[in-house]
Amino acid sequence: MPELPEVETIRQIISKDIVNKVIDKVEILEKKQFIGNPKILKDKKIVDVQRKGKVMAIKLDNNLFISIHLKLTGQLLFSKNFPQSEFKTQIPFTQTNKMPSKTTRIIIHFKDNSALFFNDMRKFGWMKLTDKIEGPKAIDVLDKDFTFDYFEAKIKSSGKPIKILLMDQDKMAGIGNIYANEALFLSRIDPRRKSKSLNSVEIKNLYDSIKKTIDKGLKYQGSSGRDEAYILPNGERGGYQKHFLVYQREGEKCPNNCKGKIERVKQAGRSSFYCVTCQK
DNA sequence: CTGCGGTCCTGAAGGC
DNA sequence: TGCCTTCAGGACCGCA
Repeated sequence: MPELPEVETIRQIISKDIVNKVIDKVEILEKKQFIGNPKILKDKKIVDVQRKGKVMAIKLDNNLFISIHLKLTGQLLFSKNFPQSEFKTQIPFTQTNKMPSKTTRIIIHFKDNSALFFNDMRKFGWMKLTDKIEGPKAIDVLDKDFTFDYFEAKIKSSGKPIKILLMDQDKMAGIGNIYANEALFLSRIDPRRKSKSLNSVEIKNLYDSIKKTIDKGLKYQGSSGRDEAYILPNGERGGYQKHFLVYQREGEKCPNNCKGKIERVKQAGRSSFYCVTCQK
């Protein structure tokens, strides 16, 4: 679920929460979601929290990284005071959006009794402990190296539908289904168009629209959709869902007042929302 | 190279 | 009330 603005929002918040904290113990409740040996984390200090695309990485003082991918339903939640003994006494939990809950898969306990919870209903997400960030190799959309020239070259060399290309993490990192739909609407481009078929004006429009859309997502601290999968590390919701222009608005009239209707089509198994009239 | 469908999982929502 | 289908913000793998 979380895309760049959601992951970046979480990164900024937990960075303030956990940098300089020392790990006491890592409690793994769903074994397959933690790759690596958690025992070597004892007494390690957190020095930074970084991000590449949708992958977050907690950097430790021995130059190892805990890379984290939240996939569709992952959450990171921070509790200032959560002694290790409390977890078992609080099961079973009924709430899914409080910490911890029945979807808690991994808990990182710190020396000062605070804790970081990794919740994930669908169990698609993971944590990996390695010596580097286990993220995408392509340039991140917020990176200064994500230039117009770079973007244009990627677009012009692909025959894929433009929506699929925007979400391709090997081409550019960070964009998922929501922001791809919204950016294409802003630039009035049909999501099914072949990337190669876009002219330079359209590509420039799309480039600017991506920046606008991502910035807006960050401004509202990401989008907490109907299933509430994404929440902030303190349990609160993001606000961007109130500002969706086309995403999840099938059947509604176009926000451009063009008299068109928003329709939904499937592309590579995912829903694309677009205005039939003004997206060409 | 492309596109497609199945897969990892769980739960909510909607149709009948 | 209950049963069945569809859907979900990601990404990988195998196949044609």
